[in-house]
Amino acid sequence: MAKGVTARSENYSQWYVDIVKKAGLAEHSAVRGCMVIKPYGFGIWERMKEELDRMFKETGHVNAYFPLFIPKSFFSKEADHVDGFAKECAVVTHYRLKNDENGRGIIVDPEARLEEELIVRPTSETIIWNTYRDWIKSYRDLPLLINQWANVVRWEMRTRLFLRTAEFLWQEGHTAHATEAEALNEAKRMQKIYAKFAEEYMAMPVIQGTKTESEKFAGALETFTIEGLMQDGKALQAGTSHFLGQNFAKAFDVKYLNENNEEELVWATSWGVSTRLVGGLIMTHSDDDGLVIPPKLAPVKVVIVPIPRPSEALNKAVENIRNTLLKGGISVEYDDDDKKRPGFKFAEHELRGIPIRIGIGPRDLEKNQVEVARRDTKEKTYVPIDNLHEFIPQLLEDIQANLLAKAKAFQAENTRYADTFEEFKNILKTKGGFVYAHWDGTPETEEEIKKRTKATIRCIPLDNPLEEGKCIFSGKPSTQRVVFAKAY
RNA sequence: CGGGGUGUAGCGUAGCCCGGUUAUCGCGCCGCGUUUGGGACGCGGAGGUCGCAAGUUCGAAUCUUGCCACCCCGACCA
Repeated sequence: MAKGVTARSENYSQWYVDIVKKAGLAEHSAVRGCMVIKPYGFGIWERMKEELDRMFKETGHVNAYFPLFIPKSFFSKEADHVDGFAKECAVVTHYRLKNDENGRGIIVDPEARLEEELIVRPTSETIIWNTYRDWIKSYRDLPLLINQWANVVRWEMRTRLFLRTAEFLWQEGHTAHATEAEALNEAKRMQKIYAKFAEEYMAMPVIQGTKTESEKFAGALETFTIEGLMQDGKALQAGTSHFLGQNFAKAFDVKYLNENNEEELVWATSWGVSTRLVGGLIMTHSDDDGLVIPPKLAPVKVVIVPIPRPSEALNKAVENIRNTLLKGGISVEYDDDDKKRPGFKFAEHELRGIPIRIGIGPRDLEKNQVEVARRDTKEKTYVPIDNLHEFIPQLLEDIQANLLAKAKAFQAENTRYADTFEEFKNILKTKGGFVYAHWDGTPETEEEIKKRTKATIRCIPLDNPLEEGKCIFSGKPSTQRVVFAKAY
């Protein structure tokens, strides 16, 4: 176990905090609930952004930017939306400071009160739809496929690094469509993209599904979600895509003229993933030795450690290896710090989760080989230097595949079926994980189950097989199983 | 936002109940030397508004009050 990292078996929450801090991903800031994302943590987020941004653009979306501040009156225009966010909004009331006449330093100038308060965006539907009203006049203006990368603020009571902070970074897509079917397809399409990203890049298998009435986004008709399963058996909502119907078009009077010169309301979607994904990444793969990052998202894929320390001969050999790998598009770091011993460096780079470590010393040089160690399994092999250009890319792929396979196996092992409430409670109490169970479809039952077990319905899975059954709680007839879990 | 806990150097801590010289120790950091294939060692050195603010006192890290932050458990939520 790495120094200073609590074992997962001992205290999972503390382990998580230890990993985030010791691996240099982020730290708490002087501001309540807000974190500082450090360069290495931001590097992971940047990798996620690069891939997601590419996927968005490949599907026809463009980036834009809307204001941080939203007039209070915009918020009240969509009833469900305001209800959903009212309790966690930061509000700007003044625009000026001044020196206190009693010499107590800087104070808010009471005379500089804003006529209308501004809300720091918790999400941007309102400001965006207020803008779309001016942009959309004709069916020729549709569809409008816009994404923005931004920060948002939700005044959370209880925060956790990456998983829930008062301010976080995300992307929010906001699209406008002529027809209901097209908007619905868009929302589903983005859910698929999120799922693909989670599996292919994060190596995090997810369940795709729809949210129940009580869990869906404030202002949406339908919320599509991807749900991952963390190592402690709790679910993580990793991304959501909303079919907003015409709610925001109605609230902001966004209409277009169709081909028959008839006025119609626009159909909308919105979808987002956030820096929470970094938390999900950590909790899916990492171990008691530190972070484990899937190669496709690792800011540094290979680290080279000179053994026992840098020398002219080693530096020269490393330079060649490095160039070879860089040519193949593989990011490489050479740890030529001569103050630290190799053992220390090994532990350090394992803590940082760098997928591959190459060790090279005089004995290797004689044989024209290096020692290659993979982070996921800790296996070490000796590889001829001349083979590295093929071996390393292949190994990176193997690691990526292995991490996904392991995570899939974990999810499968921790996915269970319950047919009685006793069984259900027992699984949640002793094992956690996803539990498929029959539910009568009412919010009341959902709420009661939540109260008694702390488990929520994560989603109604996509393409869910229909199956006659009885609700585990009420005993009423049910046509399908839904996925329950305790969640982050 | 409720209940419990914690806050002393970059990190981890002793001291706090029972107030009293110059605040303890380890890691890390700086210098020199010896080392170096899985978290090296010796010697020397630097580093502190004891979370912040008031109060009690001749005297506060220690007692009182308020505030802030973090952790755990609830309620709320991505």
